Amino acid sequence: MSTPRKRGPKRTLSEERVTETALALVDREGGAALSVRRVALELGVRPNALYTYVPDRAGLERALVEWVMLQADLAHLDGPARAWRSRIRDYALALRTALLDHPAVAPLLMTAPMDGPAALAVGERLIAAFEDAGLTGKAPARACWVLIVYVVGAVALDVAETDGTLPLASEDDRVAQRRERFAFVPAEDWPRTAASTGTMAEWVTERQFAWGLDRVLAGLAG
Amino acid sequence: MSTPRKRGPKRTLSEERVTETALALVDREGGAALSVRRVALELGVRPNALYTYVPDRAGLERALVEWVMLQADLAHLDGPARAWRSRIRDYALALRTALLDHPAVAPLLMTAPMDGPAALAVGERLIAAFEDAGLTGKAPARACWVLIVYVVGAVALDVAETDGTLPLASEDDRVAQRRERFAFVPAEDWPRTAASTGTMAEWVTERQFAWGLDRVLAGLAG
DNA sequence: ACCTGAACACCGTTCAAGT
DNA sequence: ACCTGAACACCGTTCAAGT
Repeated sequence: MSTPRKRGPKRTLSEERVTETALALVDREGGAALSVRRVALELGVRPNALYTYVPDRAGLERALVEWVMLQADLAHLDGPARAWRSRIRDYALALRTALLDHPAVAPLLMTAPMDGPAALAVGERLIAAFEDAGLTGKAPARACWVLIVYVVGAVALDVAETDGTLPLASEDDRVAQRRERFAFVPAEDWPRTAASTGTMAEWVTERQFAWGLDRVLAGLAG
Repeated sequence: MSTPRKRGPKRTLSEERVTETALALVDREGGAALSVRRVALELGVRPNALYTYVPDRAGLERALVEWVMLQADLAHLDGPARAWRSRIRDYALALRTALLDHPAVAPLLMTAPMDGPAALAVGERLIAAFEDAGLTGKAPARACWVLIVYVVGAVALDVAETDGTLPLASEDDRVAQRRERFAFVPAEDWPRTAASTGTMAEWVTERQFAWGLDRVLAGLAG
C-alpha cells in the first residue's frame, strides 16, 4: 500500500502538521480516536516519529487546546470602556463557538492547566475589560476566572451530553435528544424536573448560554 | 501469593465493592490509575469478572460520579424560603468539598452526561430553592444549570491545575504552586496578569470560589 | 537530527469453557 | 449465574540502530 519509508533525517513533519492532523482526526472520529499511534498512522509515519515534534501525548493535547483557543478572535475584547459588557459577551460567545466547532477538544480544556500563551492572552484582555467595567483591586482577575469557569464549564457539560456523535449534532437535534431523555423522568418523584423538561432540553442552546452569561455578568459588574 | 481461584458462581463481589475499590484506587494513585484491569487486580479477580457487576468502563466511571455526588448532603438545600441564598450557598460549598475530597472523580463529571439519580435529586431540590428565591417560569431550571456549571467547572479547573499529585495538596500548597508558576510571566507582555499573580494564585481557594458563588447568585436572583 | 524496528508494559472487551 | 483462560486489537513510551 505505502512504500516502506527509508530512515534518516527527513523533516517531513512539523508541530503544526501534527497538531492539525490530530485535530482533523478528532473532528472526524471523536475524542476517543485520539492517540499518538493513530495520528502517526494518519501521517504515514511510525508512532515514535511523533516524539520528535511533541514531547508526549499530553503535549499533543495542549497543542490542540492552544490551536482551538486561538480561533476565538480576541478583537472582540477591544473597544471603548463603556462597551465592556458587549465586548465580554461577544468574546464569550465566540469562544463557545470555537469550542463547539471542535467538541472533542473541550474536555481537554478541563483536564490540563490553562497556562499556555493563548490562555494568558485571554486572561490579560479579559482583566482589562473588567477594569473598564469599573472593577478595582482583586476583582478584575477574580471576575476573569469566574467568566472562564462559566464558558468552559458550560461547553464541557454541553459536549458531555452528546459525545460519541461527531461532528456535533445541530442544536435542534441536541435539544430533541435531551427532551427524549428527560421524557421518562417520573413526575411523582421529581415534579419540578419533569415540569422543566422543556427548559432542561434547552441547556445545550446558545440561548440558554447567553441567558446565563448575562446573569453572571450582572453579578460580576452589575 | 494468592491461591488460584476456582471457577463457578461465587458472588464474591458486588457493585458497591467494585465502586468503592475503584474509588480507593483513584484516591490513592490518581485518575490515571483507573482501569478495569487495575480494579480487578485490587479485588483479586480476573479483569473480565468485573463485567458481571458493571457494564463497561464508562459504567464504572458513572458509578464513581454517583457515589461522590451523594456525599454532598442535600439537607443543605432544606430550610425556610427566605433563607434560599444560604441554602444554595451551603450546598454548593458542600458539593465542592465532596468533589475535592476525591479529585480524580471531578473530571469524570464533565465527561459523561449528568443524568444519574443523584444528579436528578440535586436538580430537583435546587430548582425548588430558586423558586423560593422568587424565580418563576423557566428561570429556576435555567438558574439551576448555571449554578451546576459554576460549581463543577470551578472544581474541574482547580483539579486540572494540580493533577498528578494525589491526594490533593493542601490549599496553601496549591496556592504556592500557582504563585510559583505565574512568577515568570513577563510584565512587559502581560502587565495585568503579572500584577494579578497573587490573586490568580488564589483561584484554587475556597475564598475565591465563595466570591464567585456570591456574584453568580446575585446575578441569578439579586 | 531524524526516522525505523523492535520491544515493554500496559489497555478494554469478547467468548468459549468450566462449575 | 458467575468466574477463568485465552485471545484480539489496541495503547504510550523507550531505546538501539541505521542514515
